[in-house]
Amino acid sequence: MPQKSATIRDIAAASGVSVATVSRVINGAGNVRDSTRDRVMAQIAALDFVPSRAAVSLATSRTRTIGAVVPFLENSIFARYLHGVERTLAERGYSLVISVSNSSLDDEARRVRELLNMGAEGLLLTGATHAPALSAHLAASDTPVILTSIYADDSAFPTMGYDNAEMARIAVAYLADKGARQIGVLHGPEDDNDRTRARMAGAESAGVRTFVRCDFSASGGATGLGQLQKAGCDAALCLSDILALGALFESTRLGIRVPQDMAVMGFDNLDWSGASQPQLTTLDLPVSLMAQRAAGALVDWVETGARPAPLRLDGTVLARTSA
Amino acid sequence: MPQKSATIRDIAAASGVSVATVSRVINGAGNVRDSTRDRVMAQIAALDFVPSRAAVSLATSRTRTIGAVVPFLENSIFARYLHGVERTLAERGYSLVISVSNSSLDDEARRVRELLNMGAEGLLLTGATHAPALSAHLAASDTPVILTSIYADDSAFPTMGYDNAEMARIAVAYLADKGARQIGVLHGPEDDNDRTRARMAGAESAGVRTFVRCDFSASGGATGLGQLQKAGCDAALCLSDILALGALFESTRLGIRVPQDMAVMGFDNLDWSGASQPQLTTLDLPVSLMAQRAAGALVDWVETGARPAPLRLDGTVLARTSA
DNA sequence: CTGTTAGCGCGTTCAA
DNA sequence: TTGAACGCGCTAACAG
Repeated sequence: MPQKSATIRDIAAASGVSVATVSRVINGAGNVRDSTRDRVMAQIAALDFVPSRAAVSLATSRTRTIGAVVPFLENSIFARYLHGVERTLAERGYSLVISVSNSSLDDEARRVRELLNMGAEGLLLTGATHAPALSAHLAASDTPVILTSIYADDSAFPTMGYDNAEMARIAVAYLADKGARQIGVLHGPEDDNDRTRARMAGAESAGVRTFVRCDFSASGGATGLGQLQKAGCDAALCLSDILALGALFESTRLGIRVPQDMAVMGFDNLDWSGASQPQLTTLDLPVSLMAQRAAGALVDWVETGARPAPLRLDGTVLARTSA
Repeated sequence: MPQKSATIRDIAAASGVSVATVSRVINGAGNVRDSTRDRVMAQIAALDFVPSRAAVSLATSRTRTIGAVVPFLENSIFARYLHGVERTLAERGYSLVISVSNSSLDDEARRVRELLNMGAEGLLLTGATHAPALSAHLAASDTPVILTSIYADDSAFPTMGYDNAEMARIAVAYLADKGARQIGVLHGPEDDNDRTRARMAGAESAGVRTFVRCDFSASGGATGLGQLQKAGCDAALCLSDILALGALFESTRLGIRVPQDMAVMGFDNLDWSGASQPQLTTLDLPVSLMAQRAAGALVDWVETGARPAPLRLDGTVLARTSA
């Protein structure tokens, strides 16, 4: 049982050089004779040496750790997002520590503090709105922070995401083009959620007057659909596919034909949406791409110190049969 | 801009004691005079001091980091699981680093190596079957490892989960009790998935003879339902709610009445399953509880060195209307 | 091209 | 009850 793992000193001794030289080959410094390098590398392989993260961190004051905070994880698009982030960071040699804020800005602030305390070198947050104290803290700490799922060029930190208001306008336009006469918007709690607020504002600017707020869940969507119907709507724009799922189920329960009696449209293009009955027309958002770009940009920022420009990504209507 | 954060030395100087004393109060050692302790604590608060993780790690050779690898994240019960793990670990002062194996044992082995290299003190893996090289590596490294989502008392590492075969038997019995004459099982790829294999074996031991393998997705479930119908089944036991979701949609598409023509039952009790039409009868698994227990036990193991006993959790049929 | 040495921030004897 | 000093494993000058 190889208990204590080898240290840089063991490698140095085993290959007859100094620790400095071993450090050089580990870090790919150019000034090492090939033969020496080979000898050292052989020992590194033989002793299965891996530099201690803690020691490297202490010496360089770098942790190669990125923190990400998402509002929730279950049944959401954030799982796909985090998967993309994790892979991108791994490729760059960074680890990801995930925290969930339960859609609360106060919780988010706490999570960020935890992440910072544990040495996160960069942060990936959701949305552009945060607890005031957090924003101040972050601004003072000069930690690289990228805000995702939203695009806003006037934000305190670079944003990488979509223009949610515009996305909603596109969706409304699509529905209107399909002949909808009264479009109702179904949305989850907007209190600590500026993505939802932006989408609502976009829909309103596109003429929508009926807004129904419900729980962010399928059953919330089901309840909401009933209200939309009572309100006389002939189209339901669900600000998340999760809500659309409930709406779809509720309409079959109520015998409402989709899309004839009521068009149903979602947001996100969750995995199952192409298999629903009817197939869900939804606004497809490039979440994985966003994840990769944001993670990559954050690492660049951490390593070069150069703050990236915000990135605007576009979503498109994925026309299927529900609307 | 408070760039460099305070070190233990700053606190020592500010409170007129030695770093050793500060260290004692930080770590709650008893042998410190109250007045001294108060003075030090005041400075810690005043300077907003937080011990450097890297330094603590180096000095104690502990990282307070746990690694978890799950087969996938999207649209799965693992998101709920990880949420539970993350919260439990946070309460205990540990961080969680998540990795996704894409349901591949080879990928899993790679992810585990990454986690170990970065200093994970304990691991939470899914299932009892792993790449042989990984099992050997783990056994030799004497790192605490807990296997979840499965219960097996003969495993190399403690398992904390359910007896998947038994769960499947219970589900089959429920379906049979409801009058099903030919039950078909719908399952995803079982190659690198011993939970699925166990559930299949359980169903078989309970008399099921029809097994249909499909993609692990809603559309896979939809396709599978069609096959089950052609095979003459009057009940579909879906080994995951994701599959059941597709099955439900497909049955309404095909005009198959659920549960009259075909009973549909799932596994996991995903968030939306109570809102589906018809409401999904499913085998409810105590995932959050499992997450908390496993995470807590792992931390105990890391801290005390005492390997925990395996834990068997039970699932129950959540009878709704689809079966 | 290579070796010496001084830290990085903290825990931990060992004395006092 | 408190302090001085060493070491954890590695990087980064600085010499040579």
